[in-house]
Amino acid sequence: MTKSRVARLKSDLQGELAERICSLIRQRPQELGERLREAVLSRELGVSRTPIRAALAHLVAEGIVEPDERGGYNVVRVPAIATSSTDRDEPVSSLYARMLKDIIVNEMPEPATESAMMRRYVAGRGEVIRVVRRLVRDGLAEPLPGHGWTMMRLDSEQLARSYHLRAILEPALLVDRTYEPQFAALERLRNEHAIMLEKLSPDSPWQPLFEIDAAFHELLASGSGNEMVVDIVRRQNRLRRLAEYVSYGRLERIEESMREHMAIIDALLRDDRNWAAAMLRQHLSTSSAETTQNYGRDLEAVRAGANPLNLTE
Amino acid sequence: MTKSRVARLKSDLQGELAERICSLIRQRPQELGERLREAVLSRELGVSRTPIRAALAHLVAEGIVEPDERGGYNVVRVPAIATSSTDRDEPVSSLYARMLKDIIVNEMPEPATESAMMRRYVAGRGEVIRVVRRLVRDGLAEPLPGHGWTMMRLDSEQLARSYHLRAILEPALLVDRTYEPQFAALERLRNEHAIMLEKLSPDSPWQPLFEIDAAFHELLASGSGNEMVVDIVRRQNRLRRLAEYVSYGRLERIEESMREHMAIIDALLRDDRNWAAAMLRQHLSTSSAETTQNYGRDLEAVRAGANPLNLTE
DNA sequence: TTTTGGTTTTTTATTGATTGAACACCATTT
DNA sequence: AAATGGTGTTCAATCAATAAAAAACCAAAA
Repeated sequence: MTKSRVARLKSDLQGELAERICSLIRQRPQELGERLREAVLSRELGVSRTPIRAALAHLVAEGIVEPDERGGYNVVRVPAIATSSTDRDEPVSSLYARMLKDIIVNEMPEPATESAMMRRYVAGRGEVIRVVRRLVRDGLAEPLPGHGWTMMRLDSEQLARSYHLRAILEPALLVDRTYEPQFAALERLRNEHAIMLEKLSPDSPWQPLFEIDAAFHELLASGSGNEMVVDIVRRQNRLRRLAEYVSYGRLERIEESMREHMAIIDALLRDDRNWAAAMLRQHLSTSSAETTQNYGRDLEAVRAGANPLNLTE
Repeated sequence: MTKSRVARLKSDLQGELAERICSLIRQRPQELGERLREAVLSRELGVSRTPIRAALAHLVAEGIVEPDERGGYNVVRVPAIATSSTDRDEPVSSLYARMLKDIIVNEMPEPATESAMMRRYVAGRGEVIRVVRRLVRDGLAEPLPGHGWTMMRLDSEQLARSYHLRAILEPALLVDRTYEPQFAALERLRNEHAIMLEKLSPDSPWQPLFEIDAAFHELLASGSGNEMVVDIVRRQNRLRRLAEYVSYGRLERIEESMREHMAIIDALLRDDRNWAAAMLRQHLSTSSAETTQNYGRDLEAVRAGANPLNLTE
């Protein structure tokens, strides 16, 4: 990570925006000629121009865009997907990563008081609070009555529960009367699957694979037209991602899983929702078994100190 | 609410504990003879003895318990259910109530910045932050990127979505392979329904009715053995409660609804889960129609300034 | 006219000191 | 022995002052 030396970002927001701009560029690389304009970005991303400007300055320093003399910014090169995560929920902070590790390997003191964490991680109170708040948002921590916090167990049983919930909810969505598949988006996603499958190799990074999996399930959920439902699926996806820090999937299973996604999409595209639901149920069940098992095994190994976590920090 | 004059509580925690102790007393009034002991309560409620002591002192001042000379506290009278809510999520703070009102009637400035709220409600920054944090926890507010917060819309459409989610999820739980009805608890709850029905009258307070409804759905969910699922149902219940501030149900529908609950419990008790699920689906659908319609109508009226909210403050 | 650059204003984050509450231990009582 | 009562310690919420960042505004240039 040399990036942080290239340009000093003043806040999380600016970093986030830089990532999201990269992600926008990546999403429509064909429009390389089109200039990026501050005002448009600011409107699109829902913030004022000031932080956008900082983010763009950062991207200029990184050599991804450069200012056009007629105004606006030209894209110089498409940023690599591996360098920067699309998702702002990535553990950007090293403290978050360290605490996450301790939660995963179950070495967090219980109850976890602020000051205990300040001592353990040699961090300021502010930083600790900020990270803990994010853990709460991610459903990984809860305030205890009185003092301190309690952290969620992150064992294979919890993971199984998450899959169980999804196995109940998601197929039920598809067969609901009011479900409306997002045909256009489904077709696009199917293509991405095909492309991804094509270039799948033993050393593919897992982030893009995870992203496409998450996108698939979120897209299915969004067909319910119910924002609350989408929220739940998104939450479960976040949890699922944490498992990746401990345990990658087997290549064959990943491949199989993506084919299952495609089959489900195909069924939806021809409006065979019952069949899609059945396959989805099967898909989740298989994934659950595989993931849970891998996770349990690798978690044991990690806890025994055998191998490090896949935390990119 | 003369209560707050009886004894000064020093913190939210103490008030919470007082409520929970009342709730414990209510749950086993038969053991009136049994003394309450600080150490036991402290263990049971997961806090140290200090706040328990304050809570008990408060209850003494209220005349609900009194210290026994042999040590411990005797229950003098069983606290009324209407006076104190079992649930610590009650809008204890008047600011919470006022903000809730503005959210409901859609008069919250958008985006809601801290300082704007400080001005609007003539409150200190600390208080505003505290309340907003709770709104976030309740799923009613979200931080915006940059400055400010956005509040959830609380119209009948949102309510319908919530019911929709429940109508999909809850019946699906019951027919899941791994579902295990909580027979003992179901039976108890069935009794409470019977009692409640007995003394149901046009001027029954809505809180106990709401509590029993929430307890029913939570109990059903808990049969899944999945804490995440229970969490979701609890969340939806919280949302549902807010609707009560705008709109009470019709007495006939409440009665009907409770009979439906009992029928569903009966089906579960004889392990006829498919039938229970079918009835549950029907129950939720009927309730959704009724509640949504009432809510929409009354919300209009409230927004037009016609009648006040049912906020007990 | 549209777009960026600079500047001011508003809003929020941070910090350090202080207070108040919860915890844990020990004393005291029955 | 099993309670509660009291005391010192630890912990975190609060407040006010300051710093920093985002928003809003205005000006200048293409």
